[in-house]
Amino acid sequence: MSLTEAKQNPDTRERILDAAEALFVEHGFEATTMRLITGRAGVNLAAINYHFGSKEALIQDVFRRRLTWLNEARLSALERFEKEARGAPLKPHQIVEAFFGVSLRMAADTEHGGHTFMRLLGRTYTEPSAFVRQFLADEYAAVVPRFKQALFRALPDVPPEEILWRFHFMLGAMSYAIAGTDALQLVAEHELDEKDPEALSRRLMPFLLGGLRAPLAGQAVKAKEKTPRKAA
Amino acid sequence: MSLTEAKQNPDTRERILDAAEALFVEHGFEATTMRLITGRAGVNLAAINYHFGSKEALIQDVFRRRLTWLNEARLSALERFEKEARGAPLKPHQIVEAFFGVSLRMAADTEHGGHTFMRLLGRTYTEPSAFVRQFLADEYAAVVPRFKQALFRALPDVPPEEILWRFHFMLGAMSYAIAGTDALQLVAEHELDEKDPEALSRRLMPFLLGGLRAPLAGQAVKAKEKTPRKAA
DNA sequence: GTCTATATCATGATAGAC
DNA sequence: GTCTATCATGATATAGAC
Repeated sequence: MSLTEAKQNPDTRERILDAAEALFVEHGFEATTMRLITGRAGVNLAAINYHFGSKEALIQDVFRRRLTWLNEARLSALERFEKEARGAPLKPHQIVEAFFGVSLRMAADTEHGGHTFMRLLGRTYTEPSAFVRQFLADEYAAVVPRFKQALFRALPDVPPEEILWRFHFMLGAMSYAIAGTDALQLVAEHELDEKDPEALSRRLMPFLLGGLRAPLAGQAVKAKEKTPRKAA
Repeated sequence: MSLTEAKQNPDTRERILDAAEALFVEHGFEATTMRLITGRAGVNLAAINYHFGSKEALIQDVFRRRLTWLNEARLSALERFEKEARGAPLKPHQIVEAFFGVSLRMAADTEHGGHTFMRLLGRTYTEPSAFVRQFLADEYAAVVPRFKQALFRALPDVPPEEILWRFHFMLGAMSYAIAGTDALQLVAEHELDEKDPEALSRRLMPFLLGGLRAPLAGQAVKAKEKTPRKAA
């Protein structure tokens, strides 16, 4: 420890971020008080205002810490597929993989907090607080248009508006899937095998693809004789 | 007006319920103060405690007012299909219609508050507050097992555990679909034609069915040698 | 950088006049 | 049943000693 920097406890910031992240998932933003956060982090009450300025700024930093990376990973996954495709439209399963697969992999990381964060993120999509919503919109501004374009090209027969809705539906399904234990107990009284995070991906991805490529409302017949959609 | 009941303003209760419902959707439970509620309802601050006893009791009454009816409607729709089927397993689309179709029809009712309530309900599935979660679990206790059984019978080739997950995914997709304007703005910068509520049903139901009946993970092309699969 | 102590404010709830 | 006035509590945020 040098004399100039009196950083006695260099990870105070991180401890606060970790504690806040976990508590926000558990109790929501409003119900999570600064006393709760600093208590769990084992730091002083005043530390939040010193390190972040305000509770609101802390919330934003909790997101920024991981969301920036996540969206970059989503984009680079998409770009990797696009490079492979050499200008041809991507397959739907590739786009879904780039966006949701990357998310699920982050959610599978229980060691470094990725799981907790993804639960928080899913919960926050429906968070009505104005400044959080605005913040999310900014963070997604670079990512969403790219995926929209890719989906439009991949599914030229589906009206763009329909694709946007289905993208939205997929977001909802994933968020609930990750929120997991909380909401799932409504439908399953006993614990499901949430232990294996890889399993969630194997369960969710087929569901998403099935929904994304489902026949449109008007054109579905009794799809018995019809050949089932080929799964890529 | 009789002399015995001094109900000067018989709809004060309802006015409070309406205001609370709308504000809970907009700001969440914690952030919605009793002053906000009584202010919007145009009643006195003390009225909530007089009529409901506490804020917590008010929250429960907001749900009870509509959720009881909703779940009865879901059940009777299911029973109508089961009567028609005469002991044969239902079609998946019938089960989805009974549960989600009924919900969407309620969400389509913008006149009498059904829309607002369904948004609140969707938002609340991920609500972490303990007493709300317990309350929801109780309200769903009579409904969920019936739908689970119907799905198990309708999809004998799909492992029950998988069906529960897909039920869960469907709940998530629907909740987001109804939450609508809030979360959707992430993916669609402009307003979609949310005006027509019937349109949502035409969009969501195919998606749900497509996901519910999607081929299982190992089953499609990437054949794991592990499980013998039957033709789709 | 960290702590104690505190300022300031908003909350849920209640007592009591009308 | 409705209102005003108020209590006790707990919130965010800050000042100032160390």
